[in-house]
Amino acid sequence: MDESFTEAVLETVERVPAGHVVTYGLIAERLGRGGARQVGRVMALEGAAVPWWRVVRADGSLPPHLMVDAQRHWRDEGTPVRRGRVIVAEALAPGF
DNA sequence: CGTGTGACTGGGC
DNA sequence: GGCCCAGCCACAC
Repeated sequence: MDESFTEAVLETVERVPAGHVVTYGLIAERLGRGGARQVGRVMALEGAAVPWWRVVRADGSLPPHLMVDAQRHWRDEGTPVRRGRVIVAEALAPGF
C-alpha cells in the first residue's frame, strides 16, 4: 500500500460527522481500491490521529481492546448503540 | 516463492 | 445471537 491510500483513508474518516460511523468495507468501496483489511491496516498504524471510533466493523463492533474507549465516545456523541455495538443501519454517515 | 498474520466479511449452522 | 470457516490482500520473514 502506498502513502496516498493511507491519506485517502484518514481523510475519509475525518469527514465522518460525530454521532455517525462508516465501516471498513465501505471506506474501501468508496475509495475504489484496497479492501476492508487494508483499511483496517491503515487504522491500526495511524488511526490514533483521527476519530477512529467512527470506523467500525460491518457488525458495528470493534476489536476487544478498543471497545471500552469506543463506547465512551459513542455515548458522548449520541451514536445509536445496542448491546455494546453501534447500530450501523441507523448510524451510517450520510452519503454512505 | 511459500507461510503466517491481522482495527475484515459474508455465509452457514 | 454466537461460532466457524473460507475468501480476502498487503506485509513481514
